[in-house]
Amino acid sequence: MAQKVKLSTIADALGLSTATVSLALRDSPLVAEATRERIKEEARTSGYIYNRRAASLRTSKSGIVGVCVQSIMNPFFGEILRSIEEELDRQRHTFVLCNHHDDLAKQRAFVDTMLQLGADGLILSPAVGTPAADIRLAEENDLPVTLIARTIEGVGVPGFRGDDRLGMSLAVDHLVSLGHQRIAMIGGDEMTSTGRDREAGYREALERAGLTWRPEWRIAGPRDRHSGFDATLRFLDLAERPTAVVCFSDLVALGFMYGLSRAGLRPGIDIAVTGYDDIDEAAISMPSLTTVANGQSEVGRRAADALVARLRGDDTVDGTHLIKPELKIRESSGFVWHNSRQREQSQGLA
Amino acid sequence: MAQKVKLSTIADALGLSTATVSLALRDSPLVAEATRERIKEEARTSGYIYNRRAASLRTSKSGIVGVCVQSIMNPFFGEILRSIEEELDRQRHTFVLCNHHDDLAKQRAFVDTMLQLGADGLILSPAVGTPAADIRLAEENDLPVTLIARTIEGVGVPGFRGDDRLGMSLAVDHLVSLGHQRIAMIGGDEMTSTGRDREAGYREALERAGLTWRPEWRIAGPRDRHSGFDATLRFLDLAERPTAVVCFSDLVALGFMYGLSRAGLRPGIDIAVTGYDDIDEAAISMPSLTTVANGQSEVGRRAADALVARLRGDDTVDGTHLIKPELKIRESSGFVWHNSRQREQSQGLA
DNA sequence: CTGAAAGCGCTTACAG
DNA sequence: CTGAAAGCGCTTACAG
Repeated sequence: MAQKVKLSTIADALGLSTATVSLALRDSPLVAEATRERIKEEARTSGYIYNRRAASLRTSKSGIVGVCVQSIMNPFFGEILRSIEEELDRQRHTFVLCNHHDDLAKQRAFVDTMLQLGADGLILSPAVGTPAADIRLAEENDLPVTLIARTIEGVGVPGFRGDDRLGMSLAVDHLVSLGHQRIAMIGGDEMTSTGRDREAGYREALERAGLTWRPEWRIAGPRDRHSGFDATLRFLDLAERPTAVVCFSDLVALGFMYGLSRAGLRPGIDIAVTGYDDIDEAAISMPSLTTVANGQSEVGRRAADALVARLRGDDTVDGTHLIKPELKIRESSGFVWHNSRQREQSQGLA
Repeated sequence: MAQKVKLSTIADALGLSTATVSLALRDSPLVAEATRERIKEEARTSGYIYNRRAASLRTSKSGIVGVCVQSIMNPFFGEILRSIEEELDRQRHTFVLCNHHDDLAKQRAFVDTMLQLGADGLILSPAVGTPAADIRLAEENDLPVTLIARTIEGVGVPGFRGDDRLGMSLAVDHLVSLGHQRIAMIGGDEMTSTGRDREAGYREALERAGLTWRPEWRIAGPRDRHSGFDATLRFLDLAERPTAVVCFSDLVALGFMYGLSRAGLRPGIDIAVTGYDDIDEAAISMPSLTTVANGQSEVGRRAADALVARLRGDDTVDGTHLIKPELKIRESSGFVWHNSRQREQSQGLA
């Protein structure tokens, strides 16, 4: 590549102006069909590369949408991201990903970068402790924000997440209906809306069932597979050991089930376990995981839609939208073992 | 935010020129200490946002590094990405992530976007079927490329990956040493260097051990947990069923072990299984997974280092670098069960 | 249907 | 130590 090819290179080669070339490359009907073809052909053969920075400087649109979540390695976010990506791809937006790992400084650095690059919008699952002011700063600098999975009080931006309180109560109700009276909850904490709402659902469902809630049965913290595994020891040390456990997420539940198995206990038989999210793995794990489908793909799709609508100037979508959760009953809660022992045994030989 | 604050806004407010303001904000020693402080203070209070597009248009440096891998949801890549991110953060580069899902068109769209944004460099784990010409196109347009995990023949760019051939042979040798004679391989295919090299290691190790290699024992394809699970049926249908299986990756192995358990077979006891990558989960799964540590964090770190070195004009790092793999012996290969039955039984009660 | 000209917000020689 | 001026590569009224 001897010399950089730019609009004027093409214009000069064809004896046209840069204005015409610019219009032609963007398929403007103002340019005659034949001219347009000549221009496109020349662009192709000369190896022209569109300079988005220059265009963006001029138009103050960048075609970039930033997406920032706690961890892209978490399949829960992975599934949301996949549907956001599908949606944005269709709209010809470039989507720039980032993990914040619940580090506020990291999240701020990313938001700042998006502002500096003139991103068109931001989809954010806010880090623990994100103040409303951070969101407002972005909004005030023409960076419209849409929240996912976690929401923040006092900001008027669209937000999409599962109905965590309802979802967790579905899991507890299910365990209660199977006869469990001592039900623990493992994982999550009060630092995020997700943690708060799921714990609220847990406590409310227990109260509704007339069961007592005991602080020592609330093992807060774990958020991934490994910490779910590590929580097993604390669980096994409990004086009056619960017979069932609702976990903050599928990852926590899967880790916890590994821990139980390692301790010689059979999840789904000795201890009933439920997860949350219904990630792909839940259907094939051993035992398969009873969980709450959290509508990841709907969250992603609708968040992307809402953002795209705002980019078009349509500000009608607003406030927090709760996606309806759905209980998925599988083996880990014991339902299958208790209620269809024959079926399960024949499956074992499949 | 009534009006956008730019350099000239600050310059006007303080009665200075934009040149001075520009230099001051970038800590140039050319600007007097006191002036610099006044300028920074004004920038802070006025809510100035640096316009990277404008700067980048002028300097043709963007501070952006693109990173594109098959799937960010795969923990193998997740671990590589984490170490790349650490390294690039330190160098004050913005890192833009992308999945290509082995879709060549998607990868090309991303590379194109990076070219258009004037990215400084690209770290790529190339999609299946990526021609050398694609890499060359980027390089010729001043976008230096570093390859990770998978490499491509005939391009002179730095590449970092595990020694897949050696690693897989370590796994096979281990199974052979435990007395296995019928060893299958599940997952991966000849479309990537990883798949080819791991299969070569598998076949070579079998041959070295004087064992026959049978095409029907090579179940190619699976690359993730779910397809590993699905491969179980094909495996169980094999006429002379192998007693051991080396899997293309930990995810495949973990899915396959789920499948075995569901079919009533005990991985590590009835069938020996090994994985590849030594992802975090391998140490806590049930059974824990014998696998080959593939040096993800070293791959990520060295790839980022190599790219940063090239950005500084240092072109000494070149060619493919193989990271030395290491066998991690755990329960799934049966070693533990066979050799320390007592220890394992006491663990069961821990 | 096509062109000349201004301007997006920076940085960089160059001058003083 | 600070300023005036040019220019990065586009797009957008405006004119013809």
